[in-house]
Amino acid sequence: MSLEFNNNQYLFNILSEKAKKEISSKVFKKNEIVYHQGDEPQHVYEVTNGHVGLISISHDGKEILLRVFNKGQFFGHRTLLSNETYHATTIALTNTQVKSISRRDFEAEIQTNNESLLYITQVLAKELRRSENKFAELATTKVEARILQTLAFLRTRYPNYQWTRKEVGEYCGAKTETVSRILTKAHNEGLISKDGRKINIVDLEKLYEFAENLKA
Amino acid sequence: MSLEFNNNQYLFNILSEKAKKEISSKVFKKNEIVYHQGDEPQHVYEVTNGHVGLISISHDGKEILLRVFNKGQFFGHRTLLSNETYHATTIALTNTQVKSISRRDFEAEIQTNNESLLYITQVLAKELRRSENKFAELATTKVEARILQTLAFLRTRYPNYQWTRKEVGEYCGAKTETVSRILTKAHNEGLISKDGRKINIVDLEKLYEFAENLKA
DNA sequence: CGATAGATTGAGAGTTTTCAACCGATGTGG
DNA sequence: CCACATCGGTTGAAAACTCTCAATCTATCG
Repeated sequence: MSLEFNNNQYLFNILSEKAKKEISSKVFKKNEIVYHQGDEPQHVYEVTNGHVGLISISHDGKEILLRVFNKGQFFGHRTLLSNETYHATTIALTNTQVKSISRRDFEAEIQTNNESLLYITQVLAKELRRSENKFAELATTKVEARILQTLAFLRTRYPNYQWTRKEVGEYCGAKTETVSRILTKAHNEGLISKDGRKINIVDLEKLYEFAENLKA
Repeated sequence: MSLEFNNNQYLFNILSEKAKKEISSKVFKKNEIVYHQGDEPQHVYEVTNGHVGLISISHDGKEILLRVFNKGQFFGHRTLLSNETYHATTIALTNTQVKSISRRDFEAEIQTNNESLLYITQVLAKELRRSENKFAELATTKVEARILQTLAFLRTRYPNYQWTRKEVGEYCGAKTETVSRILTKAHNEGLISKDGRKINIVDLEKLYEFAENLKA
């Protein structure tokens, strides 16, 4: 396997035949929790359909949306690899179907199948980049730019999900009311249109550019 | 190799004999740059002695300290694994000696030596956790708690480095002046002592606890 | 149709930064 | 080894940003 890898391949498709036999399937209703922050990791999951959010919940109940997984993306891997308990909670954002393999089968897989492990590692490396970029943005950029950028990103990456103001805020470190205000402004600028709660991006390129200019 | 791994082992010690033959060594003076944000990755490095900072520099020059590497820690791996250009710049924080292997040798290594790859992956998984925790802290916690927590963390993890106010701030998303104010306050509370520019932690446990209580 | 969750808006408060001035430590060249 | 330049640190006052709180409105769903 070359280091050039297909971003869109599915982990569960490249597992060894042995591991594939152990895949099971499960369904979660919207708002159901897949696993809790602090739990011992038992499985690795891949989304068959729907959306799952990885959410960090602080001592006083503030929620931060760290990552989102949609069709074909896997989760739960980080914790198993680092031998820790889950550092955040995963919740089904929509009705969701997932496949999973057990901790034991996953560990056997990564110890015997270099190709699977390499793919997982490459995904981890990208997740780390994204996380560190998010951190740098949060530390250096004003809310308006963050919110518009996040809106554009989430819409590009998860086109079939209707994001709420709360979720957009939790993804980029902003309060719901602030997101609402910025959206109203963006609407007045003709960057987005609003159809009830639904947000439509008029021109994605323009939105990215607009957000970029706010930083200058 | 079990998933139970020794956090303190050195990557370059577990490389295959073939890769070990290709290790070369280099020295960087304080403030010298190892590689630049945007560059194509050419090597993976391991610190023999000294400290290296991974710094994200924004369009308008704001610097964020993403990670720090000291003796035995390796860097440059993330970018090679994700097939991207460097997302941040590495700078020697002190006079530093590093070992390195080339991109080609690294790629050969991870494709043939599952043990090395597994170790790298475990480190990546921990780096991701730390990064996401930092993000959640930045989004939900006030500066004072962040600064004191960061101070305690940096001092624990890199005991031989004398952190400046600027660096502490860049690590947790705060301005130098703010760090200075908080340090003065912490000094008055008897949490730290100051010897010129040097910061000494009087009681680490107490400092952690104090920072924790600020969140409640 | 009523209940509930999500969205909006305004006013005021709080936090952190910005800007500016000044101080103290450190290190280097004459 | 001193003089001085430089870098890092400190402090105050004001400004800027974002949040908080509260009231109100609008969708959506059973």
